Amino acid sequence: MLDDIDRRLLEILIKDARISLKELAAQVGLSSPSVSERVRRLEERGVIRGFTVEVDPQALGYQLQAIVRIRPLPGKLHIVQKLIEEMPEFGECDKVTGDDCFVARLYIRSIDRLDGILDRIADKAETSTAIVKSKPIERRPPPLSPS
Amino acid sequence: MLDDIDRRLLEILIKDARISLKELAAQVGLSSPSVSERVRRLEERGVIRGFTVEVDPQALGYQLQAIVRIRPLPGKLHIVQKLIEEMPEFGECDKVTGDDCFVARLYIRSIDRLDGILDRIADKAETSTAIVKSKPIERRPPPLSPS
DNA sequence: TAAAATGCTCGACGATATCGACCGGCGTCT
DNA sequence: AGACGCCGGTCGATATCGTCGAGCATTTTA
Repeated sequence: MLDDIDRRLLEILIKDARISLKELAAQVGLSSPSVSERVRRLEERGVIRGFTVEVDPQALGYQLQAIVRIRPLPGKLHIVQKLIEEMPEFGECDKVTGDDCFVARLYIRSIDRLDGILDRIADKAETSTAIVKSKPIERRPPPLSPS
Repeated sequence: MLDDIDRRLLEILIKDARISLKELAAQVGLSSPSVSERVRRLEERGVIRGFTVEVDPQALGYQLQAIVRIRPLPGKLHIVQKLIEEMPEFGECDKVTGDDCFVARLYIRSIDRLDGILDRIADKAETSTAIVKSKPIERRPPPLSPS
């Protein structure tokens, strides 16, 4: 599926997506047209979902992050989901199995804003909030090798 | 801190970081050297942490994701943290306040591999695992406006 | 075995990023 | 109030880069 060169290309691009094709080609020992074609096909196959910039929430003034588990009250599931989606402070939300229906990541500027944000769903769901103290693992992709 | 043009640059770059400076400049109504300089300064200030590719775990064969809450047994905290960090299937891990010490995202190829992976920490921590059924909110940055 | 498809290199051309020089507005200091 | 210096901008030239077409080797298929 993915050969050795594809994997190296991905690794390099994950670290720095702005690298030139020429440099990229040099690092894997191919010509730039070949590399260009390989990258194009990685996109086509959906392995590369897109090229993006990583924005640092802290630098934007969001000093805190919280992991919020959300359990909608009976009959409120859809309303709650819609509310969450429309609140831009949620940076990510997974719908999961188990008692907690949603697990979401919340960006907050300061601790005193937390209550105001959660109040908006407080009458439609039970929530458990855990403040993020540190990030032992920063976001990273799963292993590229077929294992 | 961030002016209107910076915000528009970020929005555009988040959607497609491979856009040419020329096109980027046209979209915000500046010359390309100005835009180049602005992007450089966004990096310098740490607002842009880097340029990267988004890799799709599904396309790599990881059909499932799980959110795992991990509570190390007394005295095992550091060992558990180290174990987690060294397991490449964990795509992200937050250390949080509350009973659950860690909340991590796990990429798995199929459901029958889940047990084998969690077994590696089973004797050092209690875990609660929730399988991700869908993603109401895909990863996104917090609002860029100062609010 | 022959034909076709795949994946590569090479060279040329058009597009692009970058660099230096220059300009204008704004805050500051005398 | 006026002059100075700085910040952020434009413009044009140059060097770099990506892309395209042609051609070649290897492997797969009929």
